[in-house]
Amino acid sequence: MENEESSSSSSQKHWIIEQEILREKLITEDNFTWKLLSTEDEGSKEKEEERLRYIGGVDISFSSDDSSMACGTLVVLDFNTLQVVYEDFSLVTLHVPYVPGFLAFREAPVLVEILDKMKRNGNPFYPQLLMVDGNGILHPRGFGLACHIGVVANLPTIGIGKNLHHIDGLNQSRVRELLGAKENSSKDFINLVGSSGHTWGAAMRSTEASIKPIYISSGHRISLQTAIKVVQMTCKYRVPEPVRQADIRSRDYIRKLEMNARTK
DNA sequence: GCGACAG
DNA sequence: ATCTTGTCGC
Repeated sequence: MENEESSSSSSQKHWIIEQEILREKLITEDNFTWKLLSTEDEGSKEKEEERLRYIGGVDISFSSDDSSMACGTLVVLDFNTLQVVYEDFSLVTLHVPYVPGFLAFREAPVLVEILDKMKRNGNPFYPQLLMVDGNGILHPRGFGLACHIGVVANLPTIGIGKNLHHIDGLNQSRVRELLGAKENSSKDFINLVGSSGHTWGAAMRSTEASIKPIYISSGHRISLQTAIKVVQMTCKYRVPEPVRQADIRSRDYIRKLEMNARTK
């Protein structure tokens, strides 16, 4: 006989195996052809095509009427101006529940499909780097949503968490303690070193006004050091623009949908 | 045993 | 994730 508990634990075992298989392809060092254009390099003769120009952001929002109805969203921003140059939405019904540590099995399929569609169409704005609303290697098994999407789509990704996933002895009170001791300058960060001594990512106070930090970690094909630089360069508010715009527009899409549903 | 636990 | 308005302050 199979009760709820045994079936759920067996699917979790299956998920763990899939994460381990995909993790063999994970790259946590810089692995891309473009370069970041820092402020001092503005006058450089770096060739346009060698620079990071298009940076994507993905997020999912849910309907309050029907909690299984979700809107997957992809936005692409011009890295220099931080203006949105592309957006796409996909309305889907999700049957996979949210289980801490297995977010990718709920959210990755929709997001990867939107990316695939853009690539198939040969869209010139296809992102060179993607920011994901969720963690990268800051994860119980070192393979969060950002890693999952990065490996499956073979794209450099950065994980952005708005809350800390408690792993390896890491907790928010310790983070606050470290950030507090580290001066109150905005966009300053601390490395998240767990009890094991491993560095999982970084916590950053992205805005002077925000006491609540964001959590940055490598997704795929990018180092933590570079990921932090990119996040610092794209933070107008607490959450970096690519993820923030995906979040705002995704919510907007759902809101308008529910607005129409009321009319009918 | 109890609590914690990305979105 | 989502339910939810105004409000105090830089």
